[in-house]
Amino acid sequence: MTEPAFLILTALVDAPCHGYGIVREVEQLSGGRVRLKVGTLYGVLDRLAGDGLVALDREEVQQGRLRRYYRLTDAGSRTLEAEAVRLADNARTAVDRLRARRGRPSTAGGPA
Amino acid sequence: MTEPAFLILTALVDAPCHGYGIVREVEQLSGGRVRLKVGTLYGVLDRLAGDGLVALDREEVQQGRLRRYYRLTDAGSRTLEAEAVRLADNARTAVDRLRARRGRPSTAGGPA
DNA sequence: ACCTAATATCATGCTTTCCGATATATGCTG
DNA sequence: CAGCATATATCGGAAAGCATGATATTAGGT
Repeated sequence: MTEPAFLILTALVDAPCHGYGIVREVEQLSGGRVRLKVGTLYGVLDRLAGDGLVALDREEVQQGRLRRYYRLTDAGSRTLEAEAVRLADNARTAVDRLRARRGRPSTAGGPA
Repeated sequence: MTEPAFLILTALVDAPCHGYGIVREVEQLSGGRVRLKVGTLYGVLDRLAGDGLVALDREEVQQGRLRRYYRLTDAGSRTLEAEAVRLADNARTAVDRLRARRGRPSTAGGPA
């Protein structure tokens, strides 16, 4: 799973949310690092819905603007959890190896 | 950064390695989950080399077969570390929210 | 009347990965 | 010797996913 998809699922864990709200939520929980373009958002959202990881929760009309709320499905919740484990595993593996490397950088400078 | 690229960098932390060896290393350190196709491998490797994250270490001819060894550059090492931090952050954020969600699944009292 | 903000949609292109086919040299088998 | 398997590297096309920019709508402000 790619990072935008992962963050969108994460954003929906707390509560159902509409598109624009998800963009803001993702920006927050990524520490301002990831600013989804709306075009990206709806494309990813459609794909996640097609995969059954999110579902349309409800639609509201607020001040004439349509708000379409999505929520995380149970499958989405399970998938997100599995992905989180995988990311954590990958990160830990890399960090462990990097730590062991200290004092032995690449070829030159280390033991020839 | 995508997962194949991340795992390839991780595989090169310990020691320089040639293409086929990287494929085996990635399979090991992903617990058999990720089996890179050689076509994928060399494409990613070229891109990483273009970005200065890996570099050609040396070439050996062993039993008539060319072996091209790549190593992690210092930039590659720093990039990998930053990526690992990012992955760990994302994973932790998701896990935290999922934990808080227990007992409050999606919208109405659970799957309709 | 015009411009901006909030919200959703659509079309196009780029990047990256996947997959299959090809090439080379050695060694094994018949 | 002919043919096949293995290890290794290369290339081309297809598919997936994201980025970007344009468009549409309604309300509110100037």
